[in-house]
Amino acid sequence: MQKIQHVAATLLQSIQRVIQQLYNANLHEEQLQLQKTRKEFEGDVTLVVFPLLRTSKVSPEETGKQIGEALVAAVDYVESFNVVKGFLNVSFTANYWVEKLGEMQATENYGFRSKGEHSRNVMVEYSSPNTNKPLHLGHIRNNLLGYSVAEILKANGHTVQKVQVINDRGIHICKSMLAWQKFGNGETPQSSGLKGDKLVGKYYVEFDKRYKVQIAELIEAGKTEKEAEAEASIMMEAREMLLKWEADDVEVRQLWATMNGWVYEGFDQTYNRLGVDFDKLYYESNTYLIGKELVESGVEEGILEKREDGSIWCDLTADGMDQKLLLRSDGTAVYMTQDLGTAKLRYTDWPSLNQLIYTVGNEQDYHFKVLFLILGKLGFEWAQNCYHLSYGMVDLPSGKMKSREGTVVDADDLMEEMVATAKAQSEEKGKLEGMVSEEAEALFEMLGMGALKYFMLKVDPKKRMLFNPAESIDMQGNTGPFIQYTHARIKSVLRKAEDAGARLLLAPEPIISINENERSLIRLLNQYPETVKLAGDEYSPAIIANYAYELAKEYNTFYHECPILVEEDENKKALRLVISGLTSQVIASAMRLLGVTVPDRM
RNA sequence: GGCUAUGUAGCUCAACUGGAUAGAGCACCUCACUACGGAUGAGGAGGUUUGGGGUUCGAAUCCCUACAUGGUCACCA
Repeated sequence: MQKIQHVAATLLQSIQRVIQQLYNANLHEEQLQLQKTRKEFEGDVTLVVFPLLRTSKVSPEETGKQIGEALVAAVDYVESFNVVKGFLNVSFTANYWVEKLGEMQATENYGFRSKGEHSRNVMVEYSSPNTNKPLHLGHIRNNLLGYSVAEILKANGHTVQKVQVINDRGIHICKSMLAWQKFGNGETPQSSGLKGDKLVGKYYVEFDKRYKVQIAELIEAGKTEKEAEAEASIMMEAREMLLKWEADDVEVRQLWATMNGWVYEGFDQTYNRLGVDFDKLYYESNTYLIGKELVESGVEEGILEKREDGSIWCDLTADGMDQKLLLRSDGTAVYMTQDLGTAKLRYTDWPSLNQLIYTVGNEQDYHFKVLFLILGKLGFEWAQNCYHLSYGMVDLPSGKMKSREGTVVDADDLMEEMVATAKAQSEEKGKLEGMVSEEAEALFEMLGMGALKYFMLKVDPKKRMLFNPAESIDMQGNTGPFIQYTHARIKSVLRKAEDAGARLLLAPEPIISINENERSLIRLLNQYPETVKLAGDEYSPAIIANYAYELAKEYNTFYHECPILVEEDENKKALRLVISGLTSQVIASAMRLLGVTVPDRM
């Protein structure tokens, strides 16, 4: 069960004292297991007494009773207790919780940690696409995850830079370039009306089509498959182009710059709509040379090994891994080379950097293990502060996304579809009267994107997930729009309260009793800071998402059970309004960490 | 095959790292608006936590083993 951190940290000390008095034993905090009380039992926190039996030398029931009685006597905010099996459930006074509520309300940026001893300088890399095709569903998970983790780290008091490294060079780009050159007839985004990344992607596909035809022909002519793949003329031309690129051939470089420019324009649109941003961009065309130098000097220092054919390798067999190629025999760089260079450049750019986080799919687990290992071997102490934020692939109901089977879900199309669905549903509910169309459009965007983002982020990053379009579009139950709806609903109540001139502050006199709904809601709100911390420690937006959902759900129960505006007792009314206000604030704050904005009405 | 991750209700996911009767949503079946927003709430049904061993007061969680499903082992990125 869940451990308690903030709730009654002082309670722990009280328990220690009580045990000292009762059993004459000194126990460490770690030996005391405090956890949340489960819903079906009465109480605010629970002490597991099993581990204490050795000390108490009496039955679990008796131990719980003795400690419980002592706590009620010794601690003024402990109101009562009950013991079920080996669990001591402790309840706090209403006044304790109301005071907590007041504190939360008065706290600026409630839930966030301010900068301090624990603060680090962190660079979070995410997205990092190739420039030969448009972004797809997989990139969406990557982008949302990286963005959200960066925001969560900021909320934990760290200084964060979001970056990406753009894979703008290599054979894949040359394929698009070559196909465009040969078959494009000068087509541009302007002339075709196609988004830049889509246009370039089209020629990448075109290359692949021609290539396949040539391979088939060569095999027909008696070549083996391997020979055919290597000897196809279009592929040889592409390789030639790559060599020219590395040799700074003016014409090739110009075409390269033009086509990449188209792609960046397209990407920017996608990023914009997705709501993600970057503080700094790295380009592999700028870092691969640093990587090469690094590798060369590694050879000189005897860390790396140069073979007869001129290729350079790192021997990792002592670490239980293979030999790893770092530079081809023709002297060109591979992926690893570039990554070495990029990492070094980042630490040069930001010398006080404490941590480098790579948001990359788990298909590259091995790659990063090797990368960090080699960086360490090359003498960079910061290698141990590199972290691969690995996440699972996104599957479709039909299985894996496969470009050759045309099952790739395009990022732009998907967003468009989500927003269109949000629009259709909103219109069906017919609650938008009086909303100007501009406002309505912004709302559909908010809801559609909210549904998508929440759907992708609520799942534990390291698990692979299934993306079912039909389900993601659903806006009931555990979904983004459900939480957005709850927020809008609260805002509606608050507006009415304000219009009526109601008091939005707690009464100065102590409140003697609160009901179960109020109590559990306050308790939940009180857990927001530790939730933010946990999500930061675990690099997991899912923890925030699940919390936001639980909070919204709990509020809806409260809303259903407890009248607010029509409550006659003014103090009770004020209490409920404060709870409502804080809930809407925390919902908005938590969702913001996921990159989701919430509406005031919907 | 080696390494690695995952396996929880029909489906999609939780379970805060060893604690109480394993929880939600979707789908299915009931019920609740002259009330502050029904994109809601209350309830029902649905589980041998992949199988088998072990560790201990206590296991979905840790260990061993078998099985299943991904990923990865390129002079690709």
